[in-house]
Amino acid sequence: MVTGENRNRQCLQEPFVRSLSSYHFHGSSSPFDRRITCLEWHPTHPTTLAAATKGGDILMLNYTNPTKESFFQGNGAGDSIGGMKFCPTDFSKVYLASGEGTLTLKSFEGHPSTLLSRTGDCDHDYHNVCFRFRDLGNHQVSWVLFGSCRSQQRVPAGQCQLTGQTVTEHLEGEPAAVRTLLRRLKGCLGVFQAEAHHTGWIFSDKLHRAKVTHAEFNPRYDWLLATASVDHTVKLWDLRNLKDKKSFLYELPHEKAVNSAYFNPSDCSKLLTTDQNDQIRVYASCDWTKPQQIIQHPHRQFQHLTPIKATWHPIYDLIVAGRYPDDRICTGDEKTIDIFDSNSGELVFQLYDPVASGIKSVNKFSPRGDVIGSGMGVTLLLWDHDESLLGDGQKPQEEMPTSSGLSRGQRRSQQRSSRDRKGSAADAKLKKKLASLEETETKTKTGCTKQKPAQTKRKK
DNA sequence: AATTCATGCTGCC
DNA sequence: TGGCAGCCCTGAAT
Repeated sequence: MVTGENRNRQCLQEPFVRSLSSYHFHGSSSPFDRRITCLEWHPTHPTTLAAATKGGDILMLNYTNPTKESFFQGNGAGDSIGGMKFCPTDFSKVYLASGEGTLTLKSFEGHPSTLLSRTGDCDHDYHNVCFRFRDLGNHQVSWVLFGSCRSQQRVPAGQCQLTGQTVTEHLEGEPAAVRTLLRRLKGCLGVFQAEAHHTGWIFSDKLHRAKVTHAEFNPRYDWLLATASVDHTVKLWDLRNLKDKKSFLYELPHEKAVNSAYFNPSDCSKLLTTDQNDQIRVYASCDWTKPQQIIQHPHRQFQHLTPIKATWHPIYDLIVAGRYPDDRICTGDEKTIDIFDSNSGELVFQLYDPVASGIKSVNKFSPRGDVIGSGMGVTLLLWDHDESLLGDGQKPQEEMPTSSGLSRGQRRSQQRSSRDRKGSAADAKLKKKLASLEETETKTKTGCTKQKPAQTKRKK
């Protein structure tokens, strides 16, 4: 099982983990008026990333080049972005799944957006939609969207009703693969719809007993689909044999609702799940029936926090997750970004900077694995070590204010007039933050406890 | 310093 | 199975 390639990776992982101690807060940007829900790194450009929010705002940012920044304002309440992916055939575009029940292809270069799918009329206000991409080869891509409709009544609450839809995009030519898939799916999924540029199916059956929070294809075996749900389970499905809600391959029961289930990018044989309380689990394909690792990690659910999802490092067997301190689990914690070794389950490093003191719900390593992008409330953060980003390595934190600052003023006033939110205080605050960063920067390194329960740290 | 707002999950009827 | 009260208890603006 341990291939040469694996061994190599493991040898390199150790120096990488050591290098984490030189990581620190690089900068922040907060042009948003609602919490960040999604963060995606550009597939090839190492300093470009996109972030999306609960209000449908989208930001594409190249933090080394402030002029290369695009911001798009969403529709506000309800336009929550549940999933975002760069278009695999054109990196200047992203796919967006919105709580309004739409799937759109959005261009960052001024081209008009394409509406690919809209969930049917169902007397519900919101759809919490998430989606995942699947590559069918031959220029064919397929998306699976899942959503829970929220009934109208009062704004909060509501029973969740799951809908699912597969959208296959006809990118080019006459797609034999699409027809095959169509034949496969048509028989087992309820309503069939066909439109000009896509084909969609609505599942007639619920796949879970409650909201589906996350769905993901295995990058290697594209028929393998993982779904996570608030019904306390993760389910693995074979898309080729999807008949009804009982036709899952495996059901992975959890103690609490589950926020996410990610396959590991290095060999796609493991599944990383994050529940809504204190467990991060690692499952391995050799035995899906029980977790290989249960890591205790406080990240409980709270209504006004973006759900915390642990994610993989692109190369090494490492996991990143934001900590939401919980005295019932461990006292004296800071709101750190934690990095675990997925094989041993050990906490190998914690990132923390008092300048960015909130809970970092969303954390993702860049494709090269040398930068971490974080979503802390409405603020986008970056963590790295000096050398990787800026030639002089002198005052890297100055880079971010410029990069986001240029258009932020205009943008904010736009937002304010349209929605009357997000006052200028944010700007001042950010400036204050960044000013104070200069003093605190040296403290950063020592501010991170390297050992497990971080007991030594005083609370507040 | 105190208040308001945004709006998810669970258990019970 | 659907509706709703009660609870989880942050972060930013006012």
